[in-house]
Amino acid sequence: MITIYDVAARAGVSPATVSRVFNGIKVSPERVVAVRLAASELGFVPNRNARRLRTSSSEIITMMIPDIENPFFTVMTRAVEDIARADGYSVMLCNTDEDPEREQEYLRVAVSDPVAGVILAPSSGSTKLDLAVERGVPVVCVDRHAAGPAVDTVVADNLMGATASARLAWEAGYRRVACISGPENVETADDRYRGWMSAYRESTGTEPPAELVVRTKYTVAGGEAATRQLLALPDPPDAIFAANNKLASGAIRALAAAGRMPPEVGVVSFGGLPLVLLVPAGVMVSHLPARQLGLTAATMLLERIRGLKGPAREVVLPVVISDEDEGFSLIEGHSESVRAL
Amino acid sequence: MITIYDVAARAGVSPATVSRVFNGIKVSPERVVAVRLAASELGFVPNRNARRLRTSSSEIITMMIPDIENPFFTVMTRAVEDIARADGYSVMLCNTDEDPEREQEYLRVAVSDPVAGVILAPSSGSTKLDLAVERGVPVVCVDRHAAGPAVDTVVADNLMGATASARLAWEAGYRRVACISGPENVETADDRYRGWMSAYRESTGTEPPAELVVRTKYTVAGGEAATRQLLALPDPPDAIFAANNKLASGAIRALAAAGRMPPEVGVVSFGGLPLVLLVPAGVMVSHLPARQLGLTAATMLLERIRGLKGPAREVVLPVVISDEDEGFSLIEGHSESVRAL
DNA sequence: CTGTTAGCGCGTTCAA
DNA sequence: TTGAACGCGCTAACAG
Repeated sequence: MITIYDVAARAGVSPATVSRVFNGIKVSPERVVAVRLAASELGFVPNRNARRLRTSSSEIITMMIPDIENPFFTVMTRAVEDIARADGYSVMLCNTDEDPEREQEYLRVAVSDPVAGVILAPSSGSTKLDLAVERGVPVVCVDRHAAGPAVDTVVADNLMGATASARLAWEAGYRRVACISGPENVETADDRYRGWMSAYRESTGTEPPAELVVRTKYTVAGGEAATRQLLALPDPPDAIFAANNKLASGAIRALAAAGRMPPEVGVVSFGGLPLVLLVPAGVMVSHLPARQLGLTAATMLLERIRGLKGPAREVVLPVVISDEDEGFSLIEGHSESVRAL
Repeated sequence: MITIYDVAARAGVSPATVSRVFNGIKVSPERVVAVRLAASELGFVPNRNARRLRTSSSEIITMMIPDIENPFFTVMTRAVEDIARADGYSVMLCNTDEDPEREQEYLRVAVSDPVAGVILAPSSGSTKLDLAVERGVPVVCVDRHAAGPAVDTVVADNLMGATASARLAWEAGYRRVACISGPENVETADDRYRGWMSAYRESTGTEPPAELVVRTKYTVAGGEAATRQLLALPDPPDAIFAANNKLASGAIRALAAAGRMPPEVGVVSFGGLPLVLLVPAGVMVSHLPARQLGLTAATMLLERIRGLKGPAREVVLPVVISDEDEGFSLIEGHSESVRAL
């Protein structure tokens, strides 16, 4: 491995001067040239580990998400990357797989690295951040809140959004609208479930019956199983409110398998489906501000990394309910929105 | 920051003993207890940078992909992560955005880190790997080949797969099948284009006309624009072979906008669409072995990291053409396939 | 089995 | 402006 000492020897200067050249510190022009020449002849590449150890700093932001295969989170990640890159940071992505243990382990790694900051979409409401907060590593939560010490958090307005989305089913003429939501103690799942309840009460004037609710993992398979269970009811629903895109996808697959495709049984998907080809009649889709969540979280994190002090901040982004499919414009060609922030 | 010296002092042992405890090296039981106690009382977390500097090793694998928002690559990434994690490695994901410059920059960072290894889906056929190869950082290419020094590579059989996929259109009764593929000099785009040509010749007995081919970026917008262009032809196609999932999605959107939805105009999507709700009649989808690509690449990389020498290896995975939608079983519950490797 | 010691490669004092 | 010297936190070599 080639070090600044090798370069220094070849350039006829001291190691300190080489270091200065590579850190943009004032050095006489002729020495700069000599150092650069020697470095490129030798193929010198600065060792980041040594640099990090010495300065105890890092240019890496750790992003932890519960499901790398869900477009919602990858769009969010892409947004974080766009903001971070503009400031010279790299983004290290970790997939917690909705597993609190795995999450803690990654957090431990991040803290012991130590990285410049962490953006975390907590796997559950009981995620502990003490490790990071104690060590002074800036953390921003996105999509969901964490337990423990208060940190900057940016979430979507799931309660309002879900209420408005679920309402679409009744407005479309469906009468008995069931709810499939994510696991208990997962904030988004709880909020969206409560949103459905509000819409139910408001639309029917009655209390939502427990049999119309299934809580399951945020997976396609979970959505399928839940739908089969609902269809087997003595008095089955004529529409399903699915709390995320994967559940909705599973619901529709199960309906197709049962020969009860939309619009016979309606489906509301709370969350967009990026590569979806055509949205069949009887399927209603509302779009989550995935990119905005990422942009905001990254911006807040960079502020903290730069030293911003003060109490934890909270941002709640609205969920736009519209027939417009804004999924693609959000995914591609988003340079303006980066600049806008 | 708390160091092994602090822990050593508190536990009444030497720093080396603390180090040994945290590295699983034989230490007397009572001292292990004392060290662990002191460490947890002090909230000690080992500093990985110091460790890496000392050992000049790292537990990080850099994964570089051209499009983080394409499920094809995230499924692949997930597979890499599963394999890497089982061996104690973390995966750092970098999004090159199909941009060679960005790719080179990330490569430079990876090499100067230095990471344990790199898995790269090259942005183009001219991607140079010299930087990494010279420094002895193991590299495996996946999905596409790179230029320059030969490295382990694992790809799908795009030529055969595309030929068989495009053939589906003629078999379904379509007569004039156009081709939308990715940029020139992107290997997958070239191979799939050639696959379509084979199928064309074979099915029609004539040479494919240039007007039926559009090469564009691998984006939804690219697919839309290309489709509009094809529809405007004096003698427009009655079906479209799209070389990847995003192009197919764009094609169908454009067809819908033009009021020529499938099955009026057929579409072949070379590559699966994970969260797709329902595949409309007239749309044919073939599934790429995304997960297998990732599993294989990760396995090969770990072998190299462990010191395997020998010439560069090449693996070509078959593309299965079937009506079965295996997308979801591949995405969820894949623990067996990890073990199988 | 354990402690002492010497660097890993770099950035940053302090003098000159 | 430049160079010499020190140490970031840790592990590996050696001696005991």
